[in-house]
Amino acid sequence: MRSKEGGTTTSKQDKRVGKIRRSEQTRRRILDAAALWLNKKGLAETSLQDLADEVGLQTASLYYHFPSKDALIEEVLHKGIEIVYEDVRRALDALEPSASYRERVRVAIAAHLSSLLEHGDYTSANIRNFPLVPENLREKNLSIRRQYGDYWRQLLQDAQKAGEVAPNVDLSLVRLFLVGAMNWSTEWFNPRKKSIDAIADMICSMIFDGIGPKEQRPSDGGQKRVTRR
Amino acid sequence: MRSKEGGTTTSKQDKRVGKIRRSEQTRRRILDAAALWLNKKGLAETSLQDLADEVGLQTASLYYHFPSKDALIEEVLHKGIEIVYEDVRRALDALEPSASYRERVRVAIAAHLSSLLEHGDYTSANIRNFPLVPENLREKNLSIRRQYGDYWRQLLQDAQKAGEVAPNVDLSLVRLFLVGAMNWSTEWFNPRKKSIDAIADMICSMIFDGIGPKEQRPSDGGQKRVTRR
DNA sequence: GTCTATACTGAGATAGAC
DNA sequence: GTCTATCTCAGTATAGAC
Repeated sequence: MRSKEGGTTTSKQDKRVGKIRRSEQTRRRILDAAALWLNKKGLAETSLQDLADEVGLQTASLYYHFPSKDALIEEVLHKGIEIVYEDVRRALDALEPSASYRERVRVAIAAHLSSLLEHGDYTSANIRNFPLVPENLREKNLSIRRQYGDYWRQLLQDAQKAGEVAPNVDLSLVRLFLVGAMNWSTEWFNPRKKSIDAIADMICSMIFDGIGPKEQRPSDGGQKRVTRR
Repeated sequence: MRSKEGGTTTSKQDKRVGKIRRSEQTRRRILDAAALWLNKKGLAETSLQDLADEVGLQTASLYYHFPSKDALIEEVLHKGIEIVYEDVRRALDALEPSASYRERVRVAIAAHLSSLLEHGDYTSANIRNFPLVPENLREKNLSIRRQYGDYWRQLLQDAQKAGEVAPNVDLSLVRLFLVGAMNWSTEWFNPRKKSIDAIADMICSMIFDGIGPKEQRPSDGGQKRVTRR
């Protein structure tokens, strides 16, 4: 589910909880529209006019809720990472403490993919636009991005310490490779072909076991199986 | 509107080979500038003014060489895929016919990464901009992209047929995953940290052998490979 | 809070001189 | 081939009425 009204906006002195401030709702609808357009068309092709149309306002009205287009975009981008981060963390927190690291990684992959591909447009808006977004819009995002990266780094380190990842493996590369591959999935994902869970399963197997033949290879094609999970 | 100036520019009746047509050269410099800017700033932040400045012309002069901005961009994008495709194909063609498929994949990975990260801006301009580029600019690129995708598909299929990839592996996912991860490398690659060859080696190991603990894995049975573990 | 009206800017593009 | 000059339009943003 989404991050609900809470997150960073509940503050203040809710003077009318019953009717819920319409202002907040409109603000939210503008953000949603922006996430939608950023995801579908990209920053270059997203004008305030587009957003206003989507929400049913005039462009000038947007300025009541946001001081500038940049501020609006920045907020969408921030929510994007915030949401994946939270989704992944929550998924891992929900696991049994006894869960293997392999299982943890699998769940993390599934959660990241799900956040990116199924749960609204914020995350994918961020992932897709960030690489080419102007400097000034990127800055505020860097800190939380680093945190999320660290979270994965830690997960993989723990897995290696626990002996579930070979000791000589370069975790840094694994992380960049894995996260990169997942982030690129917005370009090819098709829910009618394969479910996210199925994809996460397969990616996890690929990463841990590799795609090479699972057999001993006495240089002549012997056939002793090395069973491993 | 467009009508390509000829496959790769040699067409027509070279009236002066000695001095080499300056027009062609200028045209090329404009394309180079566009690739550079697309790669660094993205389509949204690349104006004809920027390109003209880069080349040392007035914006109006660009229209002598290209009928429109779109046409110019389309050509850069096209060259982008054309170049990777050719780089990868050439690298594989240069291999001994006896080369293992694992080696072929390794070489293909290295070639793709090299084309993307080292060899000029065209390829990375394409990869980075394509996802969010407007529909009309994308169309002309789809066909060659599909061809390139098929090339990888074929490579992996052959590898599987030859028994170097486990029979139950979903090649489609492997391809999307692998190519996606490589394409995302523009976001993190740092030549001072790791060479492309080293990265290609590690990715290849990761993909074929996995990162899980190796109980007793003979890995490459008789391959001529640099020991790297 | 949202509207209408409008200022201001920068972009792509064309015409015609040289 | 490249220039100067100019057109047109879309985009962000502001002012002030309601």
